Amino acid sequence: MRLKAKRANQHVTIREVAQAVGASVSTISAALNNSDYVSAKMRSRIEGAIRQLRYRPNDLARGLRLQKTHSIAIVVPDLSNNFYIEVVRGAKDYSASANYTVLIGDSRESWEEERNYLDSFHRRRVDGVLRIPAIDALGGKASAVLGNLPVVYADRHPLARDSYVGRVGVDNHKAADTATRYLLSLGHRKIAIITGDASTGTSVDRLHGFFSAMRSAKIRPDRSLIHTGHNDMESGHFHAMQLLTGGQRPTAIFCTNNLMALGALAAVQEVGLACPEEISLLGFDDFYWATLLRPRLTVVRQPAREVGMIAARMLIDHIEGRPSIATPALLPTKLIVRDSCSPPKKAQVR
Amino acid sequence: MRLKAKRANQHVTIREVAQAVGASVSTISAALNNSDYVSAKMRSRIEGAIRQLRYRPNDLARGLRLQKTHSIAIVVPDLSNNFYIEVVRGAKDYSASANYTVLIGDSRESWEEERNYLDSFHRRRVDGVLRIPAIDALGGKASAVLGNLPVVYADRHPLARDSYVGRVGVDNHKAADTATRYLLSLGHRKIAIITGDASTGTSVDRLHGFFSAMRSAKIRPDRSLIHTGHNDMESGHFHAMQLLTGGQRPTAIFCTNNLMALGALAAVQEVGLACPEEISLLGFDDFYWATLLRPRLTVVRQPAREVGMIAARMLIDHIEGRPSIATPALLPTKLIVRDSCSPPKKAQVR
DNA sequence: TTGCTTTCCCGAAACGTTTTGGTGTCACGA
DNA sequence: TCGTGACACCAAAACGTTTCGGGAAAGCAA
Repeated sequence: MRLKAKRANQHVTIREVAQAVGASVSTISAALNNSDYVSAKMRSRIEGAIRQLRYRPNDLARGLRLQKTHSIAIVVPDLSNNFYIEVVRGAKDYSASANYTVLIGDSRESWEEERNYLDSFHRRRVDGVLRIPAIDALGGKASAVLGNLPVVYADRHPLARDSYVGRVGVDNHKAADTATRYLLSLGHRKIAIITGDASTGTSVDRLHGFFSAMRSAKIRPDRSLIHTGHNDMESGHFHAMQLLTGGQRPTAIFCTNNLMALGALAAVQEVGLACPEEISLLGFDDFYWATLLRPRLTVVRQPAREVGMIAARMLIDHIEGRPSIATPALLPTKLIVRDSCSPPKKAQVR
Repeated sequence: MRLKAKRANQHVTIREVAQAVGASVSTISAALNNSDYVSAKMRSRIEGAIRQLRYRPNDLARGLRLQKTHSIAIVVPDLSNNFYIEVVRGAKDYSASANYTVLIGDSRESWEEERNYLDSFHRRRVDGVLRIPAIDALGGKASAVLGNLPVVYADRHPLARDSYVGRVGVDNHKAADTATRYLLSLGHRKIAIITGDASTGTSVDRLHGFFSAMRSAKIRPDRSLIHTGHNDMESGHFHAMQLLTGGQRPTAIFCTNNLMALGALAAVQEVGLACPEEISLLGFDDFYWATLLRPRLTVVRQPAREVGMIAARMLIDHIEGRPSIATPALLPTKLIVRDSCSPPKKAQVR
């Protein structure tokens, strides 16, 4: 009849399943959410019909009725940065184990893009958002588009007092402190740092860790050796070039982000300096292909996967009204010593 | 009253907007989809209320009613491979310009994972799927979970006769042919190839391109120099090790995938051979950090972004019932000559 | 005045689920 | 025989939209 013709190549609904087995819609639903009373015989007939008709529940209708989608969103600033991929995968794996699906957004370090994603996810009525904000996203804006959706921050976190239910990252202060102390222990005194944008707590913490290590060695850091980049390769390259070709060339450069470390390495290669003999390089975050580089980069490794997992756990615990682990959760980092750092050449140490 | 209390911290609905401006729900809807007759005054009052109440339309309800979500899904085999990120970004950018959102899936080369994603996207009622199948996903399976959702394949495509509305990639035969001819022109005769799984048309085409170039040089390829890997670094490393330490060491290795090229490079470094002097290496796909490697890799570059854009265009054209460009769309590749290939040492050429 | 457009708005149905509050049947004990 | 649970199922309402068929009011021509 008409109705049948109308949905010729449309999706099959629960109603058609009901018709096929001669039962009511509510019985099918009960069988699907295997609850309530439904006899074994009926259940198997229903399962048969479902298989035969290739029925797939409509999550739009389900979410609408349930006022819950069993899904969370994660938006990261740069999918081409492997660190974030690992965070995403950690979040995905934990979520899957908790029966949540995750929607992925890639803001490319642009608040504009990020806002679009957040808005889109909000309209899709995800149950919560896991956010690594873009650097140009100043605090407080997210709640304007997300309403009172629960948010947990991973890796970066806003300085402004935006409301969120949790935050997970690494102990950035300690990580930078340890890394800097390592350079100091090699004999470096003129140590430069290329750090990220000062609007994220992450960068600020790393910078402070650097300062604290320098202070402990009674060195007052030279302001010209402190550069603020944009967490991408170009800006790492740019600032390293400034440092390497300026009058006050440092003996070591500490980059607080993996892409900037790569940019710095490119600059070193371009200027033709020997690394680590003439310039030591210390980076952040490991790559799966980091050992292919020459020299192999010494880096501070963050447990990216765990950050994603813990963040997802915090978020989902909150969504389900369960108490969760303490926030902020600060995970430990590890200094991976490879070939890009060595003691400075004698001539360089006054 | 009760209703109000119930939705204390829930989402605001179109009904509440209607109440706020003293209009009917249908009028708000008309204003939102700026169509029909709605007076300028009413429109501005509605806009005011929407802003004030922070109303966000519910895309679940919208999609349910419209039987259309204005979204597509893209599932790729490995998000940590930059090639796919570029494809995703291309697809995303085109889709955004056509007012579609895109949902991203990362199958990690596992059909199991891919099926989960496809199923989840299907239940979300995306309007179409852009698929780069996992290598262990044999043909024909996708339609079982996707029903008659339109699918377009990008990059890889199944050999089995699965139904799809389009396919876009590069001219793999020609790309491999050109690359191989380049090695031949340098004087190589013992050329090895590490190719991808034979179940994808892509790998088969590349292998055939290799054969055709070899044939044109009247060389019958040595079977022991033909290896089939898994498109990841480990397998590139493994097969390169076999080739480099075996009795029949080639003078050049052609890897038909970027990750396998990296693995091969690692193997070369490990064995301690000089590249390109003792062994030439030719890869597929470019990385943004490819120039940081030593030697800098010579590769076949694919227009990844364009692949994503064209694929999205094909899919969306189909969804909207528009005629689209011819399928399969085969885009040109480009050989990027850098430092990893050189003429073989005299001693090696018998 | 009447009749006819045009303009602006509204009520209700529908999309595909889940859930609530039933109803009918059967077995069983009194 | 009746009452009472236990069991198996069902009808209808609700979730938040869009769209369809009106319909009131106003303007205008006759």
